[in-house]
Amino acid sequence: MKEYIPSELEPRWQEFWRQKQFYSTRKDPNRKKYYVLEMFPYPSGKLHMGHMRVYSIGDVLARFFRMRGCNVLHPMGWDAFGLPAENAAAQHGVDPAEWTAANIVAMKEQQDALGLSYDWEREVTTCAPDYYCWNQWLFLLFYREGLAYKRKAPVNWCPSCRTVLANEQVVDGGCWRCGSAVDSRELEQWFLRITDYADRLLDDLELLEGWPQRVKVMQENWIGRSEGTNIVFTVKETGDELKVFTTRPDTVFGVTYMVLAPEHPLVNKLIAGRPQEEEITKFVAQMRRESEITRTAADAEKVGLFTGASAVNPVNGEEIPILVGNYVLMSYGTGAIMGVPAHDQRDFLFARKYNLPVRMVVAPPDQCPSTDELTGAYEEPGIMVNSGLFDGMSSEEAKKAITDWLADRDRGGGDVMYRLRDWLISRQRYWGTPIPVVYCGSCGTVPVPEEELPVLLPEGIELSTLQQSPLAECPQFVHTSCPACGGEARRETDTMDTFFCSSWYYLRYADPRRESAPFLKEEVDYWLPVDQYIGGIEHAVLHLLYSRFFTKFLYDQGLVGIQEPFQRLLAQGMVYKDGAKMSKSKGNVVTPDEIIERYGADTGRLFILFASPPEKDLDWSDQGVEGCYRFLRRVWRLFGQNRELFEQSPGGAWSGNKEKAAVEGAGREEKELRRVLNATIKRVTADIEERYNFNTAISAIMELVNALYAYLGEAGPEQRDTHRVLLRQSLETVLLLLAPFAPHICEELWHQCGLQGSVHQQSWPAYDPAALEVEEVEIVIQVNGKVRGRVLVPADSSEVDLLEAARGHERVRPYLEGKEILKTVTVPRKLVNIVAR
RNA sequence: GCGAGAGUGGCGGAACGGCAGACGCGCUAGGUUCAGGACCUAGUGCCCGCAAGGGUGUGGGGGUUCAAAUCCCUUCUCUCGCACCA
Repeated sequence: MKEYIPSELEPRWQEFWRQKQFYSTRKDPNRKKYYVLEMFPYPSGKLHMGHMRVYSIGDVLARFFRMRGCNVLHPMGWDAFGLPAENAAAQHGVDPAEWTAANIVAMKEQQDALGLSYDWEREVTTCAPDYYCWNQWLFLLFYREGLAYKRKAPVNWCPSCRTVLANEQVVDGGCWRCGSAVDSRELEQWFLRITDYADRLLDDLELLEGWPQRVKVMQENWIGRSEGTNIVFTVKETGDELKVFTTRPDTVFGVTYMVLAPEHPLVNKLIAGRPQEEEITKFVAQMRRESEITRTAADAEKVGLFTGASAVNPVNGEEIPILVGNYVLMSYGTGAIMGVPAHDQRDFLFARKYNLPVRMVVAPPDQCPSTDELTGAYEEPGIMVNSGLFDGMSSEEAKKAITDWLADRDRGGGDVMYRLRDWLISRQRYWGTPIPVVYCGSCGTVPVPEEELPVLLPEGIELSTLQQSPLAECPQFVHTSCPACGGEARRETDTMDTFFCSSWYYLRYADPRRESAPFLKEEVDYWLPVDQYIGGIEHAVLHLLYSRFFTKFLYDQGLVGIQEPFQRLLAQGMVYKDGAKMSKSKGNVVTPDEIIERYGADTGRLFILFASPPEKDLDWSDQGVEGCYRFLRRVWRLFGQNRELFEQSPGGAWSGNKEKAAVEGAGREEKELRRVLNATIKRVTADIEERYNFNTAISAIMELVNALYAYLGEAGPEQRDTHRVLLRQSLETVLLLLAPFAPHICEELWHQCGLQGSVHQQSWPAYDPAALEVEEVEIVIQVNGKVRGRVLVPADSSEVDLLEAARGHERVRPYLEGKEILKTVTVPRKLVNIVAR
């Protein structure tokens, strides 16, 4: 018997699959398609366990659905623009393009060593001009539709990456990539108007039944829709309008002050020439220096300064003081709030601190405490008081009534606010897609005409000494002629956020080599949506939100027929070791390379899938890996020890149901083996297809192997020969069921057994329901809910028979003696419960 | 504070409201082997017991039910997301 040497056989089969082009995919309208996709990686050059996990999950599904007869699209590509390439260039003087290309080669080798069944003919690389050309084309489409615009605004700036970041890319006040504290800069930048799609992005979350709830909640939170009312106050001294947004218009009679954000445009005008001017100017300048993050930290002290100016409340004409406060954000709502201390806890505390009046205007339904008894704000609904003609209304009714009243007098009206901001896509970096825009002295901002695309990234840029956007220091790139008038012009020197690239790559896979368009609609309409998308939770509101936005936009443009790109989403858990995330500093890193070298890809894949359900975190265990290696060797020996089963009938390969194991002459052991075999097929199929519980699928295969060992250990040579067909069918089924998980060893054994074709091109086995039937079942006998005995009975026993067997059971009888039987419950084929007292 | 998810042996994890702990790891004993970290067999939640057996057990407390890890209420702990969002 040959030894199991993964390092010898795995590369051999990888080469075999490649040469036979098993995994290249063609459109075929007659077959059911299945599109399984793992988030494409940044080509860092090094595959880590997180990669290995996500690819292993995807590959099981791809291989399984192929065997199920689906036309499977399973592509891979590279999210190849981004900072690491540029940093490598700055530090080591290498060309970002070459650096990236070398990493892709290295990483692809590692992926291939895992035996992943990708259609490499559809490989997509975002830094290639034939890809980013379509980024530019799509940008121009956004621009044409008014959804891409340039605006000067305070933006997040990462000093370490020397570029701006979108709101989504700031995590806990730091850069999502490098963690450096982000600060604020006022810059003119390109934005995509994702806020136009806020409602649809929110509402359509309901359509995403195959998405984890937590991802949907995160997107919902991020979009942060809130319905309320705009109310226009008037500045008494200047006559300026001062608009606020509130979700509690019913409390407008309780407003006792107003607070403006330090950046509010009216601040300077209000304080001009007043005694407070100097103090407030200083305060505003200080606030501008502090990031929004530190200013709005939960433990930050609320500070307010009186401007000396006052506002007139539109509902009752009252004059109230206007303050400037650190806790009011210019980026949300109107940058101004009304203070209602009686009905908002934060306002209540603020009013106490600054001795501002508190006036109750919504009374609790059953009592009427006076304002000075209040120890906190009353935030619940109630009955309107001190509110003029709205007195006596319920506060809920009053919300609408007051909003209508304001709208009738042109002093406000209903409005909706979102936390979601427009997506800032400019980046002051080199290694990205150039934004295809030209600035002309006489024509202004001019989009580069489609036929001039792509605007190529210039090569040979000196990246080590950059102070600003590297392209800006590249005269041959900057100087151009205006596409409109032909005069002198300069190019936009910012590049696009790499999330732009990844927002539509899954569409490009459907038609990756198209030169006349990003893709043909008919190709996309066949393959999309992605049936199963797999990736990390960290993209819950980045990539996944942007991609949904792109899809909806492209749908509106008639370019795709789908409104949601990803039918089902699996957010796979992280890989830990010794209770901590794998990291160099902790010294607990295990790489796919070393696992492949020592145990083979099959063992690594099997372990990673067996150790935990895919959506849960996984704790790496070297001993667990050993266990999986042991199991594969056990499978190997099972075939080595039973080679004669396959040798005795040349050419008689059992496949599917062609040759059914004979039932006649089968004894108890054979029937049991046949039952286990069919039950395993049923179990594994459901576990992969319906539940995505690969760990229990694998354990079921282990049980089948155990059952085969047990049977073969008992049976003599004659018995084996008599039941050769059943045994062969069982062994072949092990290979078929295991093939998606451990593709190499199964292929090797398939061929060693002289079976036809490739194991990966067989049909998935079907189970025979009749084989699951058993003649006898063991039923549990309970007395008062406690198990007191078990008994074997014919499977079709009636309730009366069951009860009789239960009562007569020698272990059970003592528990019934001298007692009255109050009730009996029988569950056919399962149990009898006797309630006695 | 709001929202989502999760608490089961020494460990990873299984269990349509119906035998808790499948499968694997680890451990114990025995076998096999020149030897082993290979392989085979048996055992392995906890407590009492030589055993048969009994008791107990799914974070805590309550409830529904003949029957609860599973359903309901309550509470604690952990993880994640959001958070002066007006």
